[in-house]
Order: sequence, then C-alpha cells, then structure tokens
Amino acid sequence: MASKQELEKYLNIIKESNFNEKCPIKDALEVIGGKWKLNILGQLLRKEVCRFNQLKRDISGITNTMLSNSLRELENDELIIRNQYNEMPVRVEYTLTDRGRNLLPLLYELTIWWDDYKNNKENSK
Amino acid sequence: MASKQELEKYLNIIKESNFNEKCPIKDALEVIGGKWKLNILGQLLRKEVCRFNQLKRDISGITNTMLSNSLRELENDELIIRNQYNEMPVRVEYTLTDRGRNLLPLLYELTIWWDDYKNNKENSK
DNA sequence: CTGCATCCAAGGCGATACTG
DNA sequence: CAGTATCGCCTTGGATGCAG
Repeated sequence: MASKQELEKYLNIIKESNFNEKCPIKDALEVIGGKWKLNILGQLLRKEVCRFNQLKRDISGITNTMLSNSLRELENDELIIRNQYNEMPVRVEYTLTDRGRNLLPLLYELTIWWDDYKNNKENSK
Repeated sequence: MASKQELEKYLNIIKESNFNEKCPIKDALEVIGGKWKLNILGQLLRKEVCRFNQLKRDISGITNTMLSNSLRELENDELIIRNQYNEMPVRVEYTLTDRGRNLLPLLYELTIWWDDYKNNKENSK
C-alpha cells in the first residue's frame, strides 16, 4: 500500500491528466484492450518466443482472423516483435519488446488490486 | 523500475494466472473499461464528491443514458458510492470507495509506462 | 434534478473459405 | 505454416423523449 505522501503525488499527476480528451491512461488501456491481447501477451510472457500456430493452439477459441489482427496491432504498438524466417515453409516467431515486458509489474498490481477486493468481500460475509 | 528479483516474482504470479478463462486482470480491466468510466473516476478523484448534473457538465459529450449506466455499474463494482438525499428536488452525490481510490497508484503507473514509451520514441527520432 | 425506456448506428468480433 | 478476404452478427454506445 502506498504512503499518504505518495498518494498525494499520484493524485496531483492524475489531476493534471485530462480524462476528457486523449489521456495517457486511456491510450494505454486501448493498447492492451480487445478480447485477445492479454491472452497473447500472457503466452509470450511465459514462453518468451512463440509461433503463430503455437499461439493459436494455446489460446483456446481464437480464430486466424483475430489472432492475425491482434498480433499486427500489438506489433504496431511495439509491444511485440515479429521475426520472419524465410525458410520453407515460412517460420514466424513473436517475442515481447521491453515495453511489453514492462507491463508485467502493472498487470501484477492489477491482480493484487482485484484480489484485495475479493478477499475483503469473502471475509465480510 | 522494478528490480530483476521483483520482476521474477511478478512473472511467476502472472504465469499462474490463466489468461484463457476468467483471469483477475481481465476482470479488473472490465471494471474500469467502457468509454466513460475513467472520466467519471477522474472527476471523483479530483472533487471527492460530485452530483449527477455536475458530472454531466464536467464530462464533455456524455449523455444521460451513458452517465446513468456507467454510474450504476461502477456502484455495483463498488468503486463508487451513491448517496441519495430525499430533498425536493432530489439530490444525489457520488463519492469514491476505498477500492476506487486504491486505483490511483495503478493509474499513475499506467501513465508512467505510457510516457516512458513516448519519450523514448521522441528521443530516437 | 436524476434518471429510465426505446430505438438506432457503428464497430468489434467471428465463421468460413481461400492463398503464397 | 502463416496468414488474408469476405460477410454477418451482436454488443456497445448514442439520440431522443418521458417520468418520479
């Protein structure tokens, strides 16, 4: 839990942020939004490197279309890197960028935040 | 920036999380997702307490319908509290719960993560 | 003042078939 | 193997009018 002083600092920063128009938080959420992107990032966090069909097998329910679209968007946002090897047949490997890996602490804190709440709810029953 | 050891710890937790089915991260993102919820939370972070029409005025472009829906969902998720005073006319005030306020450090870090990236991009030009 | 009911549009998402 | 093309649904969000 953050100290009161830290919270104060955060608050000032947030206050300066404009939630109405383009704000960094919304931009950031947009990048990891969508139905499948967290799944993809999760797989790449675990395996370091992964191929197209590997991802498709591991992410239950995803279609070619969505996997393809999501990967392209993640690449454009520089969360992942696409490496193509022109062998026969073609081999393509996806890995996380530093930016992608830096999401890790954030995802961790989101988990904590969520679990804290659920635990409190359980206890108060 | 987190230490290597911390990252290791985070990674293990994330690895255990199942991204395919219901995972805490997705649940958490769902709660602050939607087009207007961050705007609302931002206003409440700034003003501590806010009435319906005040929010409507401050959040440019939001309609009654969306404000109403978003507020109800945020209340169900226990991020905000709805206080109704049966005066004439009715007065309703919204405030953040502790859970809502605890989002602050998270939002802060999202901002940092996003800005880091943008700055690096600028510098490399 | 604080909403809800209704209807409507746009876009995210998905199924299927096809290609280099 | 690693995708693209096409088409259609369904959810999310928005406009408007009404109500307690």
